[in-house]
Amino acid sequence: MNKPVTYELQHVCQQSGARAGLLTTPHGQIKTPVYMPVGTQAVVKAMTSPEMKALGAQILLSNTYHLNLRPGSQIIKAAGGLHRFMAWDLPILTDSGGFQVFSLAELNKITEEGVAFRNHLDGSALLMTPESSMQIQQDLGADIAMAFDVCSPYPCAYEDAKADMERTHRWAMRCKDAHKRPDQALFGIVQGAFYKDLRITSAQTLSQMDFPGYGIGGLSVGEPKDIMYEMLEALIPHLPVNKPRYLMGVGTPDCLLEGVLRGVDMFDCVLATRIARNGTVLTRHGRLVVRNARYKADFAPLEEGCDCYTCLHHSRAYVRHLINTGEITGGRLCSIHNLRYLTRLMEGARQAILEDRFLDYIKDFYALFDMRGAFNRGEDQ
RNA sequence: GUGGGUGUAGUUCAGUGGUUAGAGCGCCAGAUUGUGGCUCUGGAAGUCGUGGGUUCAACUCCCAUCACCCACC
Repeated sequence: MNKPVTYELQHVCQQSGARAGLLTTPHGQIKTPVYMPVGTQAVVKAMTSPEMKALGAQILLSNTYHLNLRPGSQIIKAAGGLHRFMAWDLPILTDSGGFQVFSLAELNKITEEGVAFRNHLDGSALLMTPESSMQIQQDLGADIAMAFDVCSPYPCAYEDAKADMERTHRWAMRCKDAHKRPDQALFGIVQGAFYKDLRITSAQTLSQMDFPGYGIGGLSVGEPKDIMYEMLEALIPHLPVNKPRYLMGVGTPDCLLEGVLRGVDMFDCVLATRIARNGTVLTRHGRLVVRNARYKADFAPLEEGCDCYTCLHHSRAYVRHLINTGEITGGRLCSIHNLRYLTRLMEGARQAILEDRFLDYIKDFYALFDMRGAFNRGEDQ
C-alpha cells in the first residue's frame, strides 16, 4: 500500500544546514519549508478558499475539537469530508484536540483513558480519547492527522513534564493502533517541556514508532525564545532525516526563520490572522499597528513592494479607516496581507536554501526587521 | 412676552451640602504564537454655562444672567 504522505528531502543548504523538501499528499504537493494558515472552524477567519489560493497557501490547518462540537464530524463526513465541506481541494492538516487539553485546562480533567472536557459552548460533558480523536479526524478526512497528545505548560516541574511526555507516548501508540484510514497520514508529537533529555527521549521514542511525520509540540507556550531554540537544537537531530518536522503553533517571522535554520519544515500559527483582525500587520520592517493615528493620512500601501491584493489596491489610511470603524473588510484586508507576508517569507526561505544562502537570508531579515516589541517574551525583553 | 425644563469629559448622561466629580460610547495606546477572541488591558480628557451670594464646606442651596428645548400667548 502506498503511503498517503511522503517527504522528499530535496536540498540541504550548504551555508546553514536548513532543509528544502517536497511533501506529497493525496491533495497535492507542498514545497517546504511552509507556513500553514489556521482555519480552526473549517475556514481561515475572514478568508475564502480562492483568496487563500491566490496568496499562495499550500495547505490549511483545521481543528478536531472545534469541528466536533460544531457542526459535528458526522455532518462533515456526510458532506463528503472536510475538503468538500469547505471547498478547499489542496491539502489539509487537522490538529487532534490535544492543544485544547492545554488551553482549556480549567475546564477539563485528564486521565489515562483520555480527557473529560466541559464543552465550552454549553457546559456539557465530553470525553475525548486517542481513539475518539482518531475517529473524528478520519471522519473529517484531512490529508494529515495529528496524534492526541498532552501539552505541558511553562514552567513545568520535571516529574510532571516526564509524566506528560510518557502519557503522550502511550497515547501516540493508541492513536497509531486506532488509525486505519489509508489515505491519511498520522503524525506523532514530541513533548518533554523544557528539558533537553526528555525532548531527546521523546524524539527517539516516537521515531521508533515510525510515523510519516513528526509534530514538535509544547513550545511557544510562554517561554523565552532562546529556550525554544535550545529545545529544537537538542531534539531535531534525533528525528529521522527523511520525515517532515512540524513545529506546532509557531508563527512570528523571526521564529519561523530560526525554526527553519534548525531543521523544521512546517509551521502553523493563528498570530497572523488574529493580529490582523485587530489592526496589526507584518512588514519587512517589523510590525505595523495600522490602527494607530499616525497612519490617518498615510496613503502608502501597508508594505511598500508587497504583491498582496491589499497592498496593490489600498492605502494605510483606508485600511486604518476600515479597522477603526469596525468594518469587517478591514480585518479581511489585514489578514490577506499578513498571510501573504508569511507565505512569501517562507517562499523566500526555500529559494535561499536551494541557493545555499539561507544564513544571508536570515541576516537580511534581521537587518530590516525592527524587533522592538515584536512579540518578545519573558527574558527576551 | 409668560410659564416650565435643561446646561457636568469630544458625546450621551450619572452625581440633591462633605476626601482628589464618575460611567457608557468615542479618542489614544498596549497585548495577541497547535484560535473559548468583531477579544482583552491600560491611558488621556472636565475653570461642573457665566457672575455674584449663603456656608467651616457648593456640581449640589439662593439671586442674577446667557444659551438651548417645550408649552401657552
